Amino acid sequence: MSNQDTEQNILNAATAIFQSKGMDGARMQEIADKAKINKAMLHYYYRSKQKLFEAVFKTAISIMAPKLREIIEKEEPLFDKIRHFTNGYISLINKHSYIPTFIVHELNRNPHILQDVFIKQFGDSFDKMKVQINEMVEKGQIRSIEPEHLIMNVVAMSIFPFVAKPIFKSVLQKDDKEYQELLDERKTHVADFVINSLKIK
Amino acid sequence: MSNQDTEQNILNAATAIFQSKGMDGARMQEIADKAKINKAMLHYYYRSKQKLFEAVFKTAISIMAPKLREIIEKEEPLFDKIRHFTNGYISLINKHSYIPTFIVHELNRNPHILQDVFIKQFGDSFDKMKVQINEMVEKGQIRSIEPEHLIMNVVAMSIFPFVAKPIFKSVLQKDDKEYQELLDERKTHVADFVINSLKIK
DNA sequence: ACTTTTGTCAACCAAACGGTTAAACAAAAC
DNA sequence: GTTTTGTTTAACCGTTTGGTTGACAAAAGT
Repeated sequence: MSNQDTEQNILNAATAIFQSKGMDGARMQEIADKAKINKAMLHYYYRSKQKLFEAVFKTAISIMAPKLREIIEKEEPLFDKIRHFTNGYISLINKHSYIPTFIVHELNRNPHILQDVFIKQFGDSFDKMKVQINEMVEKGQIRSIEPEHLIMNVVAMSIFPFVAKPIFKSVLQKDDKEYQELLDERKTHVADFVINSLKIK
Repeated sequence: MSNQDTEQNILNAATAIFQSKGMDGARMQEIADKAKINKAMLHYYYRSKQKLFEAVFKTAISIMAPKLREIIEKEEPLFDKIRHFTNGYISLINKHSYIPTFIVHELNRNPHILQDVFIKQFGDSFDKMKVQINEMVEKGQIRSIEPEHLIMNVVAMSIFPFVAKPIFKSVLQKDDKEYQELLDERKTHVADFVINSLKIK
């Protein structure tokens, strides 16, 4: 196996372990076992547990952040934006279902890591979206709403059902298959729900 | 200090440490230091780290679960239910802001602990709420919606802004005071947003 | 009064942990 | 074909971890 393969192999194993157990719960030996290599190799390619963790965390952010930027930046009618976001984001998370909980936990454990891991100027593009929404409000095309709340609403309804899956499964008494169907329905349901709330009619 | 005081003192210290660092990140020595007692005392009152953790976790669930039952069980017009829930739940979480992230993380780490920690028959009362919603739909009082999605929407919009606070603070570029104001606004905003979406008008 | 139980502590322990070392091995480079 | 460079391993190391022990004192029970 080439060195690059090994490096990727380690990163894959580390991703699986870190994302399911968190930084504190993960063991270097377990990652090594999963990657089927010697524990010393982890330190040969990534100097420390912290460095290996950071590589995993940055990858996770780089998977999730772009689509969030998309909803904010893309020049497109607001309702289209919302439909594209809920559909795209829920599909994306379905492929990486451990990431949201992972990011949320590690970020609350240590909020500083966000500063180091870019996400810097969301602000500029967020201003553009504010303008778009406020214009629609002024023209009487949608109900009055603060852009901050609208973003929170859309993102919350898209992501939280993944983060709180064990709770919702228990409360709503669904098995895995049924819950997955619910998640799929949400790709369109959330957009419909939001747009119905915004429409004046 | 009496034995009961000591026991509560330990539980308070353990709650603070466990909820901010998680089971894996918490250290028994740190909990002992916070409670200003000897580490052996932790094992005298709670036999193991696991047992101490379970006491903290059960307390956390018992703080959060009743209000969730409330929205489902209480005999009350649907819109009133929703307003009471968002206002009450967001206020509650504000007093225990670490709990949602704590529960979410520990539940994903080990989904089995829910079985042990009651939340058994949510199902019966959930059926009643289904009937209530479906009746309103049939009478043409609200737009058609699956009860499961409605619950998810309300709960997600109420809780997720606490869980994802570091992300939203960064993306929306708010300081702590500004973000707290947003959270307060949501006590009424979320209910308005949901009700607007349900209304047919 | 004295015996037993309960609460508290410093010191200790074995296991597990992240990380290191030195040597073996393999692949290029000369 | 020898040297050099990069890769892999088993064994090891110091520290930290959850948990235990035994001594001891303050209550509680008799």
